[in-house]
Amino acid sequence: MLTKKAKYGLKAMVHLAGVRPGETALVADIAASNQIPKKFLDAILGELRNAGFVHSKKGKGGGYMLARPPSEIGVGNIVRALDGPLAPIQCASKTVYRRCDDCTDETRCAVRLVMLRAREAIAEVLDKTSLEQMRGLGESGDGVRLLVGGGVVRQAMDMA
Amino acid sequence: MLTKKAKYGLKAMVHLAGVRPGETALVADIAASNQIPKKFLDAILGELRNAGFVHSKKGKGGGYMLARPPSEIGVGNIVRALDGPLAPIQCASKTVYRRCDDCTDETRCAVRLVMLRAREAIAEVLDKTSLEQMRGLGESGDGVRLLVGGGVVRQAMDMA
DNA sequence: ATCCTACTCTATAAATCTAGTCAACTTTGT
DNA sequence: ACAAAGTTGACTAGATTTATAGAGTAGGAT
Repeated sequence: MLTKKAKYGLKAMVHLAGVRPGETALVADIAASNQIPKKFLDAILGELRNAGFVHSKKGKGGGYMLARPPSEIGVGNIVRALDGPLAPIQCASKTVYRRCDDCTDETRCAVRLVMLRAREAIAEVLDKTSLEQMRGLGESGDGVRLLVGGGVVRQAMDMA
Repeated sequence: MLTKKAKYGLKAMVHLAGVRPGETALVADIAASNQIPKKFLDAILGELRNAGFVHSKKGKGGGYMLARPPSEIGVGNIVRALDGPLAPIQCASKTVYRRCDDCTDETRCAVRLVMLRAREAIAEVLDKTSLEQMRGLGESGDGVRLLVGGGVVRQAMDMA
């Protein structure tokens, strides 16, 4: 499960991808239009700044802006910066692999092997989607058809 | 990120899938051979029992056993029972959908739309793998080649 | 100088993870 | 029938992470 931190962070990044290049957005505005607790968003944007995803400017006319064009920012990397590895389990991570203390024989741990598959599937989606593409998803109207894996899935009606 | 509860639960289920049908396994044994804190495992197996995945028997010769053959138990459902929905975010869940309080227009929320894809990808892996298949993964020796999505991925070496 | 804005520090409430203690039940030996 | 031992089950408690709020500091624009 994604934490709220990552969720809010992604929303903020989408918001920033929507401002004209060279202009900034205020934390207060981002927070208000996305229903995010402002102080929490402060901290989140701070982390994203430290991770090099955004730049900040203080004082009047200040605010946040993306550090690179949204087409060059991968959704997966934003999530990694805020929530850590994509893998459901540390020992299945490729970027931040860490042996898990239980598990004597890693190469035969069934849980890890399944979670490696899951990690691969998640990364396939998140790492191949840029911030720009993600923002694009939200711009088409209702009844969107969303391509998922091999098949086509209809949105917004069949989810209860 | 999967919680330890789900991770331990899966390990326990794999263990149970390994005992001869009709026989039981002791919590203490499962805990010892999988390096799981016994008391925690007690609680986890309790939940799995309430969810109908396992049966328990008290007293001498007691213990736990699977409620159904491992080929009929989906890995995804075990995870759901312990950690809740597979979707990284509640509003992207199909089984336990719940509107998220932030987000005025769900059908256009870019974060949700991306996470729907991720959910689909995760479910594709976890719901199409039975407990029996998962157990099978851990039984081949080293240097296993694991089919993932479209491509082939080599294990155990390239993960630092 | 003063306003505006990002930034820092501290604190609180909830959830997760783990351990300890004791109660309830089931089989077995006498 | 009764006691004893083996086992799950329930209840409490502490440590750690997550999510949020408040008050105040620092830096830049006019």
